Amino acid sequence: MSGQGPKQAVTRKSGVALWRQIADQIRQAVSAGTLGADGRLPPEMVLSERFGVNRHTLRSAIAALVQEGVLRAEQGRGTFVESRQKLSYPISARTRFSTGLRSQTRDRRSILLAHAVEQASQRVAEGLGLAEGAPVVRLETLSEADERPVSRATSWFDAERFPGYAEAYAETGSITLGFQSYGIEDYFRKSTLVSARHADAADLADLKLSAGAIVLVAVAVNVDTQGLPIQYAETRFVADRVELSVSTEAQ
Amino acid sequence: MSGQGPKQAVTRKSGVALWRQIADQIRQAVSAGTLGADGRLPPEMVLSERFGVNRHTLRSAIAALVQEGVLRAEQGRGTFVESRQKLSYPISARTRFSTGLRSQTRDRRSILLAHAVEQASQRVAEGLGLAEGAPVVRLETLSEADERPVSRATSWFDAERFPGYAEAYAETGSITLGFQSYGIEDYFRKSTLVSARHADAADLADLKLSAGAIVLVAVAVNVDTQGLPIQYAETRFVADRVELSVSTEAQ
DNA sequence: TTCGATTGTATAGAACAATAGACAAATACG
DNA sequence: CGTATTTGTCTATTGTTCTATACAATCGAA
Repeated sequence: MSGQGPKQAVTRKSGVALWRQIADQIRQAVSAGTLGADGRLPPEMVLSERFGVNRHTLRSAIAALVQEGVLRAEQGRGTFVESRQKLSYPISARTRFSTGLRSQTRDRRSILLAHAVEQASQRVAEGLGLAEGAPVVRLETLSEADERPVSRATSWFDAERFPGYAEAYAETGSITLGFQSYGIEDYFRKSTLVSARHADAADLADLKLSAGAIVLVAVAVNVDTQGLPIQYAETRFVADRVELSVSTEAQ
Repeated sequence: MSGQGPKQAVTRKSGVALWRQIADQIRQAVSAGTLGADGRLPPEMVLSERFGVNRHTLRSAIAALVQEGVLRAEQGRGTFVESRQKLSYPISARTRFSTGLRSQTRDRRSILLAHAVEQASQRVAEGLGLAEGAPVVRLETLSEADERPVSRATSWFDAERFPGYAEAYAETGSITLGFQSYGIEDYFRKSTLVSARHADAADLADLKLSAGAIVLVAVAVNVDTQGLPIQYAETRFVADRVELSVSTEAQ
């Protein structure tokens, strides 16, 4: 609501500092194009009056967004929009990370942060259709687009069926290609549970976010052509940079 | 991660008060069942040590959750889990609000907050396949489950095809039944865009949330059996109480 | 009843957030 | 060049959050 004059609402003594509430609102408005549509933000004095706070408080908000890479401030000139676009990540039966984003971004890559073989927790076992405590391969991966972290995923695979999957992934740099080295040419997304929460400390560090940031959490099960679960994954997307697109047309 | 001993992470001088960060973590852990699985929370002293904060800070977090109705504190006895469940809202081609939640909650209802006829914005026109500025009916609705607000939706309908849809909805109290009075016996969810953001001032009031709360935003297009768009809707779900379940099995 | 465990209340000081006013530094433009 | 506009830095003051310590009130069980 409102692109120009009306005062924006901020709540005092709510446990969230004013500068953070304002930063969240500006980030959202910039992303939606209702602020800085011409690439330039109104002067600090104008914005501070619009939010009904002191100029210094507003400057704290801008400083946070500059830190995040959303804005860029230039002394004597003004404050400018550095990056606006939201990536749209499709969720369908043929969901694959790389293909979905290929057209929207220039540079994109996945990084394997860590991997281990462990015993399946109840949750993971249920997702993969294994017994609780069965050996599973766990992968911790980070995905970036245009040099900026976009998502952080934890995936589990049946260690009996995919021993050394981590190596296959490290070599190929792709989940899809990793499966191919086990003879799986095709697979499907069976289900996805989507929720949202504040990023926890680990997410903040890996995704280079500041506290209070939001992550979209997608818990997914991929199955092979027989319908057998082959991957259970929990992906945390940076909510400010990503939206999930669910297509439910006849398939 | 961790149900017992390990220290939980809180970030200082992040713009989000410690008590609020802790409240968010406890709410999440309770919802996931990793805390208070037996219906009872560990004593304040134990929790305050686990989070590395003063007992009073932890008490502020608990007070907020008591206020929200998540916890219940009894002097001399302890602190208990009042409500745990997260509602799972299915998204598929046959998504309907009421049917999806019927099995999970006792009492559920939708309230028509406001309605108006207006000119379609570019976004709405595109969603409904109309010309920008064409007349559309806008509905503002609130959905509750077990006496607690769950979602807040804004829907648009073609005013030429569905004149007075607001009245039809008010009488029947249901989107599906409202369509039936226009001879539409069946319809489908075509697409859904899911994102997340902090609740804005209006959401906070309608959904009875406290500042800093998160909403899951689903932007959806429903189509009739011919594939013509009949409803464009933006729904804000309370992220703490809802998760979206996307099924992508062969349909 | 007595005791231990637990939540509730009070008070004071330290750390942080927000306001206020003044001025410096860089830029754009006549 | 000189001026207006804009962001950057500094200092001081006030209010909110967090810490620290102490003690009261309630409950359950020995």
